[in-house]
Amino acid sequence: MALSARHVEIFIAIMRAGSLTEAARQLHISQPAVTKSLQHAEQRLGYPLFQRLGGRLQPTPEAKALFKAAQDVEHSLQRLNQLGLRMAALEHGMLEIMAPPALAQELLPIQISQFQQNYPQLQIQLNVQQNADIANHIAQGEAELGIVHFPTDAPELAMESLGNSSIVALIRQEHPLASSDVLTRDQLINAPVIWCSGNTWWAQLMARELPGLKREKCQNQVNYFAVACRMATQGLGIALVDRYSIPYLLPSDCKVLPVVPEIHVSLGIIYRRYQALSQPAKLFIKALRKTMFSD
Amino acid sequence: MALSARHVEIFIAIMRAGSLTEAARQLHISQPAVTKSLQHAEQRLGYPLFQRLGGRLQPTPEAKALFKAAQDVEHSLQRLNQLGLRMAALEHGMLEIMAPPALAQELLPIQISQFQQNYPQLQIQLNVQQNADIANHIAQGEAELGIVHFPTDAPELAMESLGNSSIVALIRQEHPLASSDVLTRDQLINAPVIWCSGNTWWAQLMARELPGLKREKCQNQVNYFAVACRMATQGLGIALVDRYSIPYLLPSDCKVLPVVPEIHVSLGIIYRRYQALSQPAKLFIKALRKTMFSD
DNA sequence: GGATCTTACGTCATCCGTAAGAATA
DNA sequence: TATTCTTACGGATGACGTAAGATCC
Repeated sequence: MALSARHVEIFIAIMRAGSLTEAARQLHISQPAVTKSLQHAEQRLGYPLFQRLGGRLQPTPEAKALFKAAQDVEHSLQRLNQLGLRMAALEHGMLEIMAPPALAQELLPIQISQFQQNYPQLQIQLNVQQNADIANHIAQGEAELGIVHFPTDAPELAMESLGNSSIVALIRQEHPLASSDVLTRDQLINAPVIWCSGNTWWAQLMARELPGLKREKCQNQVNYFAVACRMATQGLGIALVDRYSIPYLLPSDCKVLPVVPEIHVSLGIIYRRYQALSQPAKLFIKALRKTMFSD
Repeated sequence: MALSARHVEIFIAIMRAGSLTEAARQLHISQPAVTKSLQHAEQRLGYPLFQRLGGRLQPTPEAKALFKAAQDVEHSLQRLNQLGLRMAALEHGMLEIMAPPALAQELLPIQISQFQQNYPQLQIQLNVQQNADIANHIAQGEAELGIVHFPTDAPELAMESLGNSSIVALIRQEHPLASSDVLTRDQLINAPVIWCSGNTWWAQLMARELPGLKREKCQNQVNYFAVACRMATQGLGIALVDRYSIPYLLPSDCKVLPVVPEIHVSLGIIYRRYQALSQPAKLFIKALRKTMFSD
């Protein structure tokens, strides 16, 4: 018959306290309960752990030998439970996020800093990949969460909407089109739009929503939203980007104008469907949805 | 709230088996019991350990992280209980015996070999010290058991009798005194006895039991019984030694004669009174008493 | 229908506390 | 007498099993 963890716990307390009475005090149980547990343990082992001598206890050599092993048990259980608690409080764990450059540069640092204020010990890994590659990487387990535009629908992946974003225009104030408070789609078609990237969602979106806008007519072409915005602030044209990709700090001589009718962009979060989400991931999604749906 | 060892045990079984049903089978408990334990564990932790997905379980990242720590708990408990069992079977442990040369050379090898047949894995340390020093060494914890003649009565030490031995005479057959079957005390007083040692129990015993025998009259003097016996077999005199100190193998031209009236020698075992005996020590004492009282 | 997990309910073991007893200093 | 361990008894928690229900393939 084997000893239980409770036997071990009580045995250790007796060894440390040196008496049943004191051990009981430290364990917050009655002294007869300690007697019983010890007797039970000794009966299971088949030999005494303590010599009863004049109302006092003297550990046998066997008890001394078992004590070290018992402490190992105690420590391993403590480590397990400490880890369990730390993970509950998100003091231990890793939040792996993969996002395209634009979101990794503007949206996520803000979201992450907010999230990390609540869980200051949580490790966070933010991995930048091209939007089109993220689904594959997530499917291969390289990160737990992917934040994407136009989420793909691979069967391996689950997708949750983070609400609809929209395209806004970043433009210098001196530009003639900057005089109004909004920009119409028609105005944009012949405006000096900075063309973003080749075969990403942006080009598809433009083809659908602004079919009159042709790549050939755009003087400046880049493949990063951040660069497009930077070019716009230098007066090199109008950047048409997701509103979450607008730089946090803009020069005062720049404006951000909404487009009418609005051009919607789906923002979504993807993860492996058959892989349970970690606690940090769940909470981060929750936090993301809350802030993004509320504004 | 912390997880119990039982929670850990069941959690590990689920992780290994991959399903509650199979885990229950391996644990020899019902499947609902496994469900309950898992639910309880998850409730205590505050987060799920498995994702229920189409009737199957998928471990969460938290479960995977806890699994390693859980295995540590399992292993440490296994080690503890294995050690406990091994000590019960005397497969682990050390029997430390201290004895004077004569007993260490003749009596104890026989006793130990007999004892070790029952407990072939038990480690045994046989330490030789002069009889007069053994009590001190035992009191200082240098060995657990001391086998001595004329046991001392230090308050720190407990003493148990191993029965009475007696002095016998080792003598060559051609010696005139060897013609009878016994030797009387009177015969010995003027015989060529080999004087053993200076201030040990032997000299005290002789002074009491054979007061006529004087050291000055003895031609040959040694301080080891074994040497005395060897000298006797070479015809250098009569060795008067404890019967347990007679060599196991004797030349055929030698005889061992009892002394009449018998000269008793107390043989005893000593150990620290306030230090509980180890299981091997207890059993060795028991075995010693049994064989020594039975012959 | 066969597999799995979950819920419900009753039983039993065991762990614990209170109270009294025994031994020791 | 004060302290400690042991024994005895009774209660409550909890772990388990059986049976039935829900869900998925």
